[in-house]
Amino acid sequence: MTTAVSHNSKTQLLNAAFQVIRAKGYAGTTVEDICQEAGVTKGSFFHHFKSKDELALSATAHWEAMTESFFASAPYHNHPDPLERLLGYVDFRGSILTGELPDYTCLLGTLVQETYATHPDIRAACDRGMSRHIAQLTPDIAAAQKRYAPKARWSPESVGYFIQSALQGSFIFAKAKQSPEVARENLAHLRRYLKSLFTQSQNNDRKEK
Amino acid sequence: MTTAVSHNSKTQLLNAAFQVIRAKGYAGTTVEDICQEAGVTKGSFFHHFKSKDELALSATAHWEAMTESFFASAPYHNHPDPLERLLGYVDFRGSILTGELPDYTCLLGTLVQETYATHPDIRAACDRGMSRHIAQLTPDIAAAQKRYAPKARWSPESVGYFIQSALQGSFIFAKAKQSPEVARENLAHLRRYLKSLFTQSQNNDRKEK
DNA sequence: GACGCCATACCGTCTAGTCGGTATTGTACC
DNA sequence: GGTACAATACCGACTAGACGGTATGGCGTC
Repeated sequence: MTTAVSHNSKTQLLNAAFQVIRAKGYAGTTVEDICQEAGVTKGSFFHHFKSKDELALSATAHWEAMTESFFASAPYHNHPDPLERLLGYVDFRGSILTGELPDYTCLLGTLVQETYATHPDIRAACDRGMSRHIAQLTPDIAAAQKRYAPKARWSPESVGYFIQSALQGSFIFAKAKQSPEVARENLAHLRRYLKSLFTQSQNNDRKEK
Repeated sequence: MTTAVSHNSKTQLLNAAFQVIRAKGYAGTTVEDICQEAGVTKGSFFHHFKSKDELALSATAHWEAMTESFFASAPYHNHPDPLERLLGYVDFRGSILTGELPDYTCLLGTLVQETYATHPDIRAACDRGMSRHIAQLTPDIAAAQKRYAPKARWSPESVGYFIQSALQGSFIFAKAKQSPEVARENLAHLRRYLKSLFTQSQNNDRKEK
């Protein structure tokens, strides 16, 4: 009796793709790299996916589903206050910076970086996945804005993009320095910024520039 | 009489590498891609560089030199006030978001993303280059801190890393969305954060979290 | 016995790097 | 200022290997 976990070599391949692509990039990853990591052969690979590019698309879809439920079940949603939920999200992002680099960096950010000009469909899939994650965040930002900074000029979406940009950039520096330390310090700055956005509202509705 | 510009095919190759690698990534770029962009042949390429990896190292060094002098001669240095110089830097970064994506994105960020685990020397070169750029920025941040937020807890270096992380992340979203618009909005958030860091100092020296 | 799943052997193409050779530029001497 | 010589720059065909993808066959389950 093969277990429900191991019998699905398609899932094994997708999970292997997560790890290897995040470590070596998309073009730098060979189909056999993924097969080896997954413990299957190329026959199995091309049985489940008709090309390497199709695997990438499946991987982004799988990633989207995984992360959506992962963050949906995170503890910070329990806070009654939307600002606390938002800050809880930031803290949660800090708390998961453990293990090796390929364990906590973002597949979509890695993928889009090197495929945006050559693989339009992969680029679009990454865009969709990242935007969806931000859309999960936006309601809390909007609620916090309504409650604490109703006159502010910035849009909740733009704050979501800023948070994600800081995270993606943090991953780049984590890779450069082989350590999540910079990422942690960046999250502290991010936290401070968010707090300032929602406290001194007179700082936010003055005309910019 | 060949001009001083065109006779140097090594420089042509380096500039071509900037463009092609930023568009297609390092592993996705072939030596012939670069040769074609530079208008030279592979014979010439391997006359100047003994391998593709060596080209990458030369390119990072050339990039570092180019950007250093580019930013050193930017107008914002003329402000007498360090905070104005810092905000001038942020605005300047916004003003150069023109042309196509490979024209304004960062070679080092692109490179390190896909080589950090497989090419230790390239990773180290990117780390050095990015840290050097931050080091150019740090004196102004430190001076502004001394003048406007002497009791603040954060380090000038960490602010420099935060700025660069926001920029690098902005490039990822610019690629995903094929537009620098998100980057521009992120710079507005960044500007607002920096202003808040240097104004209400009582917000900054309270103990965090 | 048909079908889903997977393994192995194999193929064609693409690519980094090589190599023998040619052009161009610089230099020293007359 | 012309000539001999040397060094550097450049060219393009070729090679060995890697890689994405295919063809075929086995094996368990219904």
